[in-house]
Amino acid sequence: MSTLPRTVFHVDMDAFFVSVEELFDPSLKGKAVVVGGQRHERGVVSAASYEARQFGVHSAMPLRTAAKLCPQAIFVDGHPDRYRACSEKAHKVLTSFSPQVEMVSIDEAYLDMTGTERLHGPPLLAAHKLHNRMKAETDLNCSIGIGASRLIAKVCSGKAKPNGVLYVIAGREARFLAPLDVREIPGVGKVTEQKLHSLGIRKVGDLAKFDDADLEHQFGKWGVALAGKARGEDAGAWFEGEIGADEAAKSISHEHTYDQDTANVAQLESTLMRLCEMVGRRLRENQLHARTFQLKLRYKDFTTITRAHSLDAPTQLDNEIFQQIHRLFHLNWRKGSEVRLLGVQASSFGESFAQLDFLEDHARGKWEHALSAVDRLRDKFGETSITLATGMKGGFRERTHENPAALPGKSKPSPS
DNA sequence: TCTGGGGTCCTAGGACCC
DNA sequence: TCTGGGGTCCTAGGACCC
Repeated sequence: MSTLPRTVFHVDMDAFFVSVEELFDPSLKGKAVVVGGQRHERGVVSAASYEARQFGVHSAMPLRTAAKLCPQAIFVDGHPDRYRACSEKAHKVLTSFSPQVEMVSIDEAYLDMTGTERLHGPPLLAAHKLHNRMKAETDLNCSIGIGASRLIAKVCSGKAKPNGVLYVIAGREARFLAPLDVREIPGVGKVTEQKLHSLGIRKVGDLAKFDDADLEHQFGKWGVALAGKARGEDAGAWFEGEIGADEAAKSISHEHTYDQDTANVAQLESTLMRLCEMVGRRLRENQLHARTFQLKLRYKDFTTITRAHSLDAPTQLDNEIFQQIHRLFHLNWRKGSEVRLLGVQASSFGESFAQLDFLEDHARGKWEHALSAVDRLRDKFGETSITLATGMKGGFRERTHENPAALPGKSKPSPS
């Protein structure tokens, strides 16, 4: 199947979190601003204004480092609700330009603009229209990259920043990419960069000249994708597929880093309970049931372990999640060791067996219903308005091998 | 520099099955 | 009989992204 060149836009909001904060507090405009927390806090920079970046501040940098580099910066806490609201506004603008829009994060999206020429004109004109409309509707700046692949569009939007448009015409991909550092290829991080450097590959042009089979030998599957990327192709799981085919989530997680490391069991357990409740609530909101639950444990020295357990039957109930997480924690925590971070993740989503498992799941369904009601009340009156007694939360018989009758869908095909 | 939080994908070994 | 050859699931860890 020969593929006509597509026209892909990558739209990236400029210094998104900072720009949104400026909408709420215009006095921040033109100043060095760091979003993500206060200067003395444990944490990293979520976004920095262009003024702050001039001092070497960038996202993912520890806040304390940012404060040293740029003492005059204004430090602002993040406001996820504000960013979500602005992101939705931006999304509306994008969908008015193309039916094929894929938000890849809160502040960037791919648009398939193939075949929209009659409506919007040639790519550069369409991009400028989009850019103006975005400014008018959201009061935010964006940059737009245009190419025949996601990869090219993405690299272009980066080069176009801030507040610009860049178009690489089909057929010019390799020439455009050749002089760039390999690190500029999306998916190439510190580790891959170092490994490429050790092979004498520094620029994308060097990569393009390298033998494909050698790359596969060095990097496995990833090497094959890299070879394609050097030519400007969308290769590898991250980039393949139609734009706008939004995939269902594969995991839901929450984690917490303490201001001060702690070995206090009561404190640790209460954090775990809270994290389990947050995960359970998200499962219920999305009408998902998960089979696998994972504990994440980071010690003072930053060594991190994960321990997972898969249930026979999926659940969305706080107490069943907590039961597993609590067990995993006490099986794996080096007693007395100070903990820096705890995390809880749910995955392996599937159907609950509610309809099949009549007796027990009649009760289960009631609990799920009740917890959803609690979720709604908490929305209305605040997180602390309702507390379930621990005894009530433990109101389930555990379904395990002791009770195989309660495990439907377990009949296995007989060995051949 | 003293390292957040929420995700996706990949690898690799062992269990288990046919 | 020095011992195969898949396939899938589970778990742990790690690279990478915004």
